[in-house]
Amino acid sequence: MPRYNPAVVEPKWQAYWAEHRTFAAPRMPTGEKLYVLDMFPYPSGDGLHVGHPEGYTATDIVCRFARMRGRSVLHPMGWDAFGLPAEQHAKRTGTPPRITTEKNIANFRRQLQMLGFSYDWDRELATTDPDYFRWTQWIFLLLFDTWYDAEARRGRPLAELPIPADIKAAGPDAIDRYRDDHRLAYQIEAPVNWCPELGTVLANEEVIGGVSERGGYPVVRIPLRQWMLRITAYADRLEDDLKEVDWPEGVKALQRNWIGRSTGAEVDFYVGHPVAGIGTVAGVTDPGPASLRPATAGATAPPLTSGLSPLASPSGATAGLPSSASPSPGATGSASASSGSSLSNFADWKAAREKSPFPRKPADDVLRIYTTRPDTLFGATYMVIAPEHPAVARLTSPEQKSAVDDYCDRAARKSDLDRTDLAKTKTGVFTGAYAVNPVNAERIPIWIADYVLMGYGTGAIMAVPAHDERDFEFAQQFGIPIISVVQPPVAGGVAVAGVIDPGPAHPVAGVIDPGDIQTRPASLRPATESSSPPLASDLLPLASPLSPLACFSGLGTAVNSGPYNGLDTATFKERITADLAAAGVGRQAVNYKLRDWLFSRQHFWGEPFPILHELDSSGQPTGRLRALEPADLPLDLPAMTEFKSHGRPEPPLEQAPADWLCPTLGGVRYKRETNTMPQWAGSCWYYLRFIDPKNATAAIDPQLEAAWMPVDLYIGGAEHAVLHLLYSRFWHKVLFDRGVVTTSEPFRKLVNQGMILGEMEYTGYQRADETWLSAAEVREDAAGQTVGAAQEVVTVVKLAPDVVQKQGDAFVLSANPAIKVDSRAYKMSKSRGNVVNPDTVVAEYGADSLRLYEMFMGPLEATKPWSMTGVNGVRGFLDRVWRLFINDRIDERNELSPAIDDSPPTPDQLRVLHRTIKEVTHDIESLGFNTAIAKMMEFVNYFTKLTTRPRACLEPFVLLLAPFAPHLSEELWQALGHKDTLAYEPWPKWDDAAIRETSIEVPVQISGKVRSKITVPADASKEQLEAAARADAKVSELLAGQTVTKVIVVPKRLVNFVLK
RNA sequence: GCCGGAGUGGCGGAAUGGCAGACGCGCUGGAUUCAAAAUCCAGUCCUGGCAACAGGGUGUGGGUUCAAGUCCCACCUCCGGUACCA
Repeated sequence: MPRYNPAVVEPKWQAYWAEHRTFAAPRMPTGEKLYVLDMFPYPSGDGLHVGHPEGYTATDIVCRFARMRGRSVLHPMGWDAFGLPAEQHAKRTGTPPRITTEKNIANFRRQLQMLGFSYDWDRELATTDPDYFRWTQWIFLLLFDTWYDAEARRGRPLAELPIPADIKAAGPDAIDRYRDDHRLAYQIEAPVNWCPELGTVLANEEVIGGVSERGGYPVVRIPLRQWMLRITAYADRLEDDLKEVDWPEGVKALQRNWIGRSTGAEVDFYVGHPVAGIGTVAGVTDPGPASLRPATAGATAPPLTSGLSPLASPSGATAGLPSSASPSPGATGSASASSGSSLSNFADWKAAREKSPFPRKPADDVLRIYTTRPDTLFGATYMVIAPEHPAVARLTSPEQKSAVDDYCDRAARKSDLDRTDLAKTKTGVFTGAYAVNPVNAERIPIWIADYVLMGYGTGAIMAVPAHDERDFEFAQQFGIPIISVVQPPVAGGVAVAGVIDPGPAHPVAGVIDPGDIQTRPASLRPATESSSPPLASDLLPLASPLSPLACFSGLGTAVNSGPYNGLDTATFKERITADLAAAGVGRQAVNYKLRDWLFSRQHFWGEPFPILHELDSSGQPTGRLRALEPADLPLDLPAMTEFKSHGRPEPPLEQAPADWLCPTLGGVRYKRETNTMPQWAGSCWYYLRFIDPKNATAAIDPQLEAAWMPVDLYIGGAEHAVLHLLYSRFWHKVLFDRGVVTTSEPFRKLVNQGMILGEMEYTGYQRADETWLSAAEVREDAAGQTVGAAQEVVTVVKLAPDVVQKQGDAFVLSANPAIKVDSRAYKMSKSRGNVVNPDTVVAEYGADSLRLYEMFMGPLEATKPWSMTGVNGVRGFLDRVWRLFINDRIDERNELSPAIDDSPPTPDQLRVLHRTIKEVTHDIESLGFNTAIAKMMEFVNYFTKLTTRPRACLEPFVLLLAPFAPHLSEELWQALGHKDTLAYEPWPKWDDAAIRETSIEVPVQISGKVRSKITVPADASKEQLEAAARADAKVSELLAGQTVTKVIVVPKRLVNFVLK
């Protein structure tokens, strides 16, 4: 008998589709278009993972469904084929990366075709095709030729960049430099994450916790010439336009967070004028050693800064800021007799600033900081600059030079690993310099610490330990005073215990809302690397750094803030920002966590940059760049035979043959750029090329672009929530600004498929003597060993499901219920040995079963464990479908089951059919594939029981099933006597009239509990329903003698009698 | 710490505020078979009861409502991401 045999049916239809180019999309859409895209895979040597077909099946169902509904569907597939693994394979075996890549692509293509996805294979592309990366390089040139006009909020051609007069006057070289400074693609010499093991530099996001994301190798920071893309210019648009797209809120939140926009103020702190030659600051560095104690390392006495005075008399100034004419009387830095000059300088400076606007770039006499809490300016007790800050040398006093040099050296050498994992305690060093707080003329010490990052804001901060956790920790560590300037809100109308009187006294934040506060015994004050600010032992600290303190970083009411006292945080911020601006010492500022995109890699297997470096007669680079002409693209990789890493950060292409590496153009010798582009480059725009993959004269035809864009549905893994999606949005916006594309966003709707875990596992734990211990006692020790309560090493034992049972909310050994075991599913991994290979599944169950199971497991976006018996279950369903149609008593050919006839369907049968059509249709539209399949199962269960099955019901069912199990459906469609593929058959329509039931069963509740059920006409009115309910024997019995206070009747739903 | 997501039978999971557990897996019983596989039929949340039926039940504790898995408040647990961004 012919049983359902996918091994025969599936290849047959795959061949048919390929031969007939069934799924080739039209060049231009006819009618309504639908562009459905999968995140294309990196074709690894391991082949497809069962995680891949999850999203691919979902999009395939949507596409097949849409075709049957008459839409023009674009559904392409390609390969993100540049990448490190092929290059590492080349290093090991000498096989050129292109060979490895092609082999892997062939395998991936075979696997995808084996699953019957309806891709338009005519549009297949790989990022490694010269015909493709020609245009990747072209887009790079476009970025290179674009500057961002912040006022117009868009990228414009470099030719339109206005050149300031002074630059113009300085000559052509200055103009070139000015232009280079404004390109979206630019070069910098920057510390990068060099990974010796991988032989490459990694982007920040490729370094996780100080080791490489791939492989987990250590990473160190070294300076290197790099290409950067100015994505930060687009930060606000990338954030704003998230409003336009239909994406999961979680992904949008991740992107917003990554962009990390914050609003605050930049404020200049006066530091005085540099003294020629020495690099210290005359104005504010404590001058004479006479007033200093030697800054001995490990000093245990609380190091005090000078001049922190109570703010009892916050100057008579009526404006918020002390006027330059009358500096705050308490602010004269009384600790050091010689500091008067700094204040008079400060006064001059302030006076000058009041007359001129806030300078665009800070001069050397100030330290510019960025803060989101300008309302805490009065609480600033020190400053911190990053070790890489350009002002470090300038601010360091001779006494501190060796300590500072030492600290900065170490910071520079520190890998990210050192900065994260090991940096449990704050470190820092005093520069010897002081800055003057513009709001109260206080002199505060300037420190260097690596908790301030050069890459954010201005690389310098004012530290407000009372209201910032990090500053608080640092201040605790180094004994720096802590001044409270924000009173936490009172809880429930009553001041919380511990708040100090905000009167003239001070300061120390006492307390308060446990949520926002962190207390810390002052006793933990390790003597850390530092040299302390000079001591002024005759001064009493206002806030003893030794007393237990608290840090409050929330919003509240201003105290100790002169004229601003009593303001709430928000109002204060607004007002002081305006006041600072008026005084010429500050301005409102916006900052982003987002950094410019490090765009070069030291790989061979990536897109070469279409850039030439001009060489002088001695072969040295002149610093002038020359971009290749678009007509000269693609620039292909050179033929190379040697891929071995030379272990230096320079790229492998440095070893390229000379004729590639050093071309001569127009008599000038050049050296090619030897960095290559990162893997993200190719995936940044592939969705555009799919629309016009063979175009030899443009990246994409504008007409086609306008017709097909945007991508209507984009499905892929959540791991791309930030990088890939942010990078492609960035490129897309540049292409939009430059008129290449017509939409501001590339992907209208985005869905992340969930992760597929391995099979559920039960795990028990045994001691060396084979006695069991409970899972609750087991943990991992510092070395990653699994140990028991007594530190003994235990063995992990995989248990069969039949030796465990559920007890309460945990699983225990059936043989010994006192022993709890772990039960969970783990991420698939080679090391755990729980990887499921699609080839195996297809061989055993067929592609349709695999597809169906992937969809039936649960909601698309959920994380779910694999289950082979589950696959077997859906295979059982497909077997039943087969037998519903095919007479399995005949061997030779597919003959319809004798139960199928042309009899007119009964109303019941029609109801089942139409309900199924309606529900399956709705479920596909909402991507609820698991429930769609359940509805089809119900259909099959119903019709299997019938001995006569009207063809009029079964034929539409085949069409419903087709998007899910296309091979089987085509086979059945053919057996039903159709000649052509069903791929373009009209999707069945349902008739609500056929679904409508004449009578329905409605529950009757008494005080909310179901007590009976009544059968009533489907369209029964409220009154009829209530009457029918009262008439019910059981209900009337229960209602007898009771007082009904309320009757709720919901037509078609229920009747509820509420008793007293 | 922070940001997401999720907690419902033995398992995967269903439920526009309106009969909790659709559908599937597994399990139990039956039919078929010499036997098995396959297939078909029936049952399967828990407790009590022969049964009809009664009571309980969606992570925990409160609340709103005639009615809560679903809405609100507080918390617990797990999974994923992220981390000195001033």
